[in-house]
Amino acid sequence: MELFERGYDTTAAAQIAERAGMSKSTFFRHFADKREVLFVGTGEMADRAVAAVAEVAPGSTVFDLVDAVLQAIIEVFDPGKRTWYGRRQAVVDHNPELRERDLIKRQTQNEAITTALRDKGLDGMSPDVVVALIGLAFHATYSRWIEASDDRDVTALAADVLAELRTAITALNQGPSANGTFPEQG
Amino acid sequence: MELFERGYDTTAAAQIAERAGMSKSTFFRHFADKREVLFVGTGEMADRAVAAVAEVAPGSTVFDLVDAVLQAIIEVFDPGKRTWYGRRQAVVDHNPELRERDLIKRQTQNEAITTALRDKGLDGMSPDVVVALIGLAFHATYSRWIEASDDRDVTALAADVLAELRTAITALNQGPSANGTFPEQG
DNA sequence: GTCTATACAGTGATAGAC
DNA sequence: GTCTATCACTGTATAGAC
Repeated sequence: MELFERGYDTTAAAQIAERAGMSKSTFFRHFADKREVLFVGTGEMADRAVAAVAEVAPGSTVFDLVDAVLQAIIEVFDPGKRTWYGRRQAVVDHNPELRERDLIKRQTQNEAITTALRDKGLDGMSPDVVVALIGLAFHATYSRWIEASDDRDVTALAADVLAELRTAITALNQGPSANGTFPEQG
Repeated sequence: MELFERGYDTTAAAQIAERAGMSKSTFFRHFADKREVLFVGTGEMADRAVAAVAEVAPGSTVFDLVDAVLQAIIEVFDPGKRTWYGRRQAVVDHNPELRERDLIKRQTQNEAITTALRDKGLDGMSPDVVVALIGLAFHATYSRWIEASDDRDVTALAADVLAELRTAITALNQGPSANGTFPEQG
């Protein structure tokens, strides 16, 4: 992370390898490409999200499911690493290549969740819509946690995300005279 | 596209340049990187989607908006290019680098739509949720068009997507005894 | 202003020695 | 499992031809 503060693309893979006490070759044996060094361990929260979907109780609503996913991921939110994740995210956000990698990781996660959903046999819902909502809530919770202060209650943070999602979905079904519409003022 | 049938990554940028009657240098003057040669012109449908959002009438619902977006993009569906788009998509889908680029294009489009939505000042809805739904409908319509047969009515195809979205959203708000839940059978 | 040739740094693959 | 060495390729930079 110190090396990347001078810029991701101006830091050669060989430099990273040297800093870690290994050769360039060994570096590429451990990481499929240079970008992966910033995404190792990313899968843990995604795995927990998939597990939460797989274990949802029969009769649960989608909101129950989103809640379960959020509970599962905040369990592994390590306050001691929060600042480090923030630095990592700043590096990723400022580099197009890394943003691409970030997106494909999320997409892969979404596909895993889709599979888990189909295995559960959800009834009367488009899997794509459900997965999109889960992904939104997942991402919102994670990014808010990163940006929050250390003393912010993580449980309340997840509850906020869930409540906002519920409000937004409810608004979608209301007519033009209520919320969920576009006002006169452009 | 003929060159890519032997594989995208086994096709050197120099080969593409030669086939197009130009030097490698000139190729990279026209395309920021090798991948971009498969994404030129991608922005047109995205631009139309953004324009449709910007022009939505006051009092419209989100479903009206999605409908407007779908109408805007199917206007540029050229039946003569449908097969070519299918070949292109097959190449993209089979290559991780290209899938990454595809995702970041969609993300960029979503950000443009988010900006357009905020300018309209939508009331009582989370922009993220609305944008996700628009993106889903957009993508579903495009990919179904590619996979459909030539004589398939494009308008009906867009109507299908809209109807399914409406059904899915409605199901989200119904309780555990109705649709929108997970059945006993796992 | 558009094109090209050339040189170059860096990535990532591969083969082989310890 | 780690290392060195070598290699094709990408993408940049430069300098120049038309």
